[in-house]
Amino acid sequence: MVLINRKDLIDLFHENGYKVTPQRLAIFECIMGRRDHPSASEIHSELKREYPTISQATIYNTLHILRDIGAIQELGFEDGKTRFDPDTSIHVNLVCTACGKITDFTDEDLVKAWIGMVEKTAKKTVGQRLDLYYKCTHCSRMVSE
Amino acid sequence: MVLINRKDLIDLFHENGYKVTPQRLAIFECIMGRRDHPSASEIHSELKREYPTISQATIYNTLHILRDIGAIQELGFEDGKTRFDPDTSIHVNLVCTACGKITDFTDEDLVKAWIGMVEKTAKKTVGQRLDLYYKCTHCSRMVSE
DNA sequence: CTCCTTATTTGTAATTATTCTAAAGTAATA
DNA sequence: TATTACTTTAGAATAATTACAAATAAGGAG
Ligand SMILES: [Mn+2]
Ligand SMILES: [Mn+2]
Ligand SMILES: [Zn+2]
Ligand SMILES: [Zn+2]
Repeated sequence: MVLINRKDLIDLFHENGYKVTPQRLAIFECIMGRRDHPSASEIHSELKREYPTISQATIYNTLHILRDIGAIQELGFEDGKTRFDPDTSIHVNLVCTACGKITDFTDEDLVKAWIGMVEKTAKKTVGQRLDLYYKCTHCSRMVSE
Repeated sequence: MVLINRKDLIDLFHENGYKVTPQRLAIFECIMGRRDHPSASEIHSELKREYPTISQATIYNTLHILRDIGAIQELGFEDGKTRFDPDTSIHVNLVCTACGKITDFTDEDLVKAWIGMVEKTAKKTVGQRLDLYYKCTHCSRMVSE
């Protein structure tokens, strides 16, 4: 699921008993606006331009709320950072193992197979994560030079 | 790919120019022996029984070597810990979001669809991660009680 | 088998992403 | 507009991981 407009997000905050603040809207729109699954510190850096006093605590609080209400997905990585994805539907994250760049990819046949697999496990799923690790063209060039 | 016997691992160390030490073998066999994708600190706790002076630095050094030579896969999680999987093949990790328990699941149709999807991306993959998040029966009981 | 060289292990300190705390600020309601 | 509870903020605390240098031991040569 991907929230498209601000009103849906505001409704989602209200439905869950959260107040709407400029920081909360800006944090979500930052994640939505970039297509690269940013980390908390990347979000903080970007938003300090518009909100010079915004604190890390607000970034983390908001990210956890957004995750809890289902607006984003949190992805832990081996470097100890977690990154945030505004698309919570079944899709593949193409992750460059050299530079960390992430792009999304969707494949209908894979989605069908995934849903079939979930049925076989007979488990009530609450989410999923499908990563494909590779070296992006930029990083592939690096090594050969 | 799953390494089954100690000899294969020793060969893999030698092929990659690493010395074979009791600690290195024990760490790998600890991960292989349990089926739950342990964290570094869980491995450390377990091995301190057999090697009372084994240090965290050795655990981390060895885990990174095992990952680099392809004997295990490292899985970062949102709680900041990373966990280690001795199965590097295409398979699904069933992850309980309440207690963190992980079990493996394999589905041939899904594997085929995954391979088909990789071909469509036209990328040379270096690995993958497929997680299904759910609540295990034990943790489901907790909330209803 | 013994010696030597060098990689490995160890204990500890340093780093860093994340979480906690409490004071100050503000959204929502009437 | 006044009230109140929720939110934001700055900074301190926490915890997983990494860095470091001294002690140890694997593996090869003799
Ligand atoms: Mn994504
Ligand atoms: Mn697994
Ligand atoms: Zn790259
Ligand atoms: Zn559980």
